[in-house]
Amino acid sequence: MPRVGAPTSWILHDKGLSTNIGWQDRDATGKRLRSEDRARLHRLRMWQRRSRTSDSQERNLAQALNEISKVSGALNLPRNVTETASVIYRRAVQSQLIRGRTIQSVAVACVYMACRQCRVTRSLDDVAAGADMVKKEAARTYRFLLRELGSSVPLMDPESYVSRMVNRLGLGGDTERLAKLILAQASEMKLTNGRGPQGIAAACVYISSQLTSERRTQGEIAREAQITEVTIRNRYKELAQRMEFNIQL
DNA sequence: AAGACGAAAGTGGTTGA
DNA sequence: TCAACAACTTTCGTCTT
Repeated sequence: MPRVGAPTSWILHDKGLSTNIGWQDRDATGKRLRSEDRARLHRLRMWQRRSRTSDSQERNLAQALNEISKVSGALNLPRNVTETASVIYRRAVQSQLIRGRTIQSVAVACVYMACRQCRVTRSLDDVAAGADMVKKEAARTYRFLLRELGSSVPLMDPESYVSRMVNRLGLGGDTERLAKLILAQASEMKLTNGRGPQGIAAACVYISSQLTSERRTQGEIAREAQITEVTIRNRYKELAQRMEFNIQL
């Protein structure tokens, strides 16, 4: 899609071209430009003309990209995620998907989708909270985008949740490895189907922490995983039933 | 006393008629 | 559009460490 070569950033709605570009092939001091620069200028003018023709769309985009970087900032997201989100939003605009949806909700959905694609672990709640909007709205828009854009978004695998939780809980490498081992077996047995990834991950971490010397309470883990103890217990019970013979290390 | 457990009722979202 | 349904939560009483 980029006909102007790789721009420095997709975040700026006009790609940093908000000043007017004169028609003369001279620089600020009146000197003639090298042909390479002239060609570049020419392409820049084309871009500017194109963006002027779709004024309302551009204003819309500017607002959305602003929203995206705001949310990204609130969540401390790395730059590439923000960039990805911006690209996704542009695609959404091109496919006329924002119609009937608020800019904000689409922006949030894009950020979330970008997180998934870049394998950055943020729950939908996290993202929605960062934009202080209700999860419900965000979820709906996200699903819609997912369907319409039909893009390949990797399923949120519990494994990344495991890593994050292990870190936040200050658990050691042994515990993490064991947790992932348990998780691997669990998903092999199809015990992860239709379950929330957080719940699965939390249960694995919990079991693992019990088996090693680094015990953590259900409450601690639940808080970290943003679920309740009850859910951990349910997952944990299911896992324990099916796996009791598999874990003896 | 804190943590783990589980029953029961409630919530919000999906699905399919 | 509505009802059934699954996953998850809330609440609360009881058992365990």
